[in-house]
Amino acid sequence: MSLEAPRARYQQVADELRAAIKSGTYAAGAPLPSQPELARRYGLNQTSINRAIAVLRAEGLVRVEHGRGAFVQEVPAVKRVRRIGSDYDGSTGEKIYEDELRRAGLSPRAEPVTVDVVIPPAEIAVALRLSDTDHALMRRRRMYADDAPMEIATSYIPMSAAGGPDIAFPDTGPAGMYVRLAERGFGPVRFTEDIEVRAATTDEARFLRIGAGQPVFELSRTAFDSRDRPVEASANVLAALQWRLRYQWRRERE
Amino acid sequence: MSLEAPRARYQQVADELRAAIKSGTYAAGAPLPSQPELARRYGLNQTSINRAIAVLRAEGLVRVEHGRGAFVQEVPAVKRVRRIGSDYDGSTGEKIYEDELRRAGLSPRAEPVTVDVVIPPAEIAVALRLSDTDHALMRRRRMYADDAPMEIATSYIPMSAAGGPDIAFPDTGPAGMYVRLAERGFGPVRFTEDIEVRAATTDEARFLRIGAGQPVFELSRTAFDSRDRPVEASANVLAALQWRLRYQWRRERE
DNA sequence: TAGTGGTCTAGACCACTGC
DNA sequence: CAGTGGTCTAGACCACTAA
Repeated sequence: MSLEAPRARYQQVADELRAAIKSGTYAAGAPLPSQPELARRYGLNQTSINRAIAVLRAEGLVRVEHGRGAFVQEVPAVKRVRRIGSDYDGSTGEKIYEDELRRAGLSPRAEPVTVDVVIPPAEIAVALRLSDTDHALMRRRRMYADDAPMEIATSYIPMSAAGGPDIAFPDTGPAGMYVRLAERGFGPVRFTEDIEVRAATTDEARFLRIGAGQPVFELSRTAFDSRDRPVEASANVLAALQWRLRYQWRRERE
Repeated sequence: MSLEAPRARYQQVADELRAAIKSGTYAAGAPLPSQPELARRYGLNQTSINRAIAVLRAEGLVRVEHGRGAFVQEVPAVKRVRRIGSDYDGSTGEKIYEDELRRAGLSPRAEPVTVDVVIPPAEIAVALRLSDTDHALMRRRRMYADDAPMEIATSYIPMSAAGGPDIAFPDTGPAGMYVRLAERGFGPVRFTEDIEVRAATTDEARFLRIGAGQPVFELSRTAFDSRDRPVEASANVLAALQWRLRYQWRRERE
């Protein structure tokens, strides 16, 4: 192996490993050679090899398990899908999203929801137009696909719309919540969804099984009722390098 | 400065610098202390300091200019906005998007478009339902906000719908293209937009002025006409850590 | 225990910037 | 030129995993 160029050697090693992964030399889930082995092959120091691996980790191509080895990241082919403007029932895509997972041969699973009455974080309070002292009902759950951690879902409902914690039970997911809100005269009809990418917190990285600092999607949805009052704000977090979000819509006029 | 814990020292340095940036100790655009200076302060090697800075770069908090210094990344407060299901004219949000930029006090600017007839990349060919040998009209441009690079926009139109390169001139942007497609009987009425996050290529990183390997949004839009034929596929690339995407929609039935 | 990855050092040299 | 960040080494030690 010869590496001489105006390009950093650890970058060249990363390039070669990336190409090997994409060409299938190292299959999904398969281990890469150990760092000492790679150092020997390329005639480099282990420190440089470690750095090359760090590049691939940052790109989400490789997952490292301390003491075990580095493995080619298996990227789910699944797509998280929301259909907008279709003949959907209005619960913002949860059902269709789960169907999509099942079609891809995965079993969506949700932990039981945890419910609390809290003073929401600043961003949520702004979205819900609450003052510093207003409370909201917080519902949080973690979701899995085939036992692989997938998403952290958090939803806030102003107490003025929720009435009390009872509205969260029995737990039938967001769609059920929307029905109950509608019964109370706060049925959501308009939705805004913001998509941000940021580095994962250490907690998020641990749950999602990604490297610390890898990018995550933060999807912030706000639902408004027919009188344009915000009735729900939710924040969902998922590994940005492993998912694809899809939005669909039609022209209004033709 | 004392750093002793079960946490890597370079991580602790990154934590402290991150906190200092968020608290405003180092303002947006301001330089961080030099690496030798930080090494002295923390009693660490420059190599470790370099690594701490690398963490902040990966998070998009810091931008480094070789030979000049490390600077706190100024994150645009702008939001890229698409309004869906509103009374919009159907050209997928370009106009509203530009208005949003102007409202934020920025001047959107586009380089002249380049036009080519090419065999499109595989993903685009699939989206447009083209065979390996079919050609498409490719329009590419780079866009700026206040002279800051913003987005790489590429659009493909099957030759069967475009007729010839003339359809791209005069250049009036995507909205104009849609009008011309409609005149030819291929007016788009339905849209699908996929959002992916991946590491930037070196070319993209250079243009967008972000670090190599930092995450970028790749927005892939496909437009279909009233007979559900794909008539345009576009791929837009922008720095994922500096933008927020917004989608809006309404329930169809109430 | 041996093998894996993670961190750190002290020092070196290079490339780039700005004077 | 001095000052900045970027790369690399040789070696050390630590933490974790699996047998």
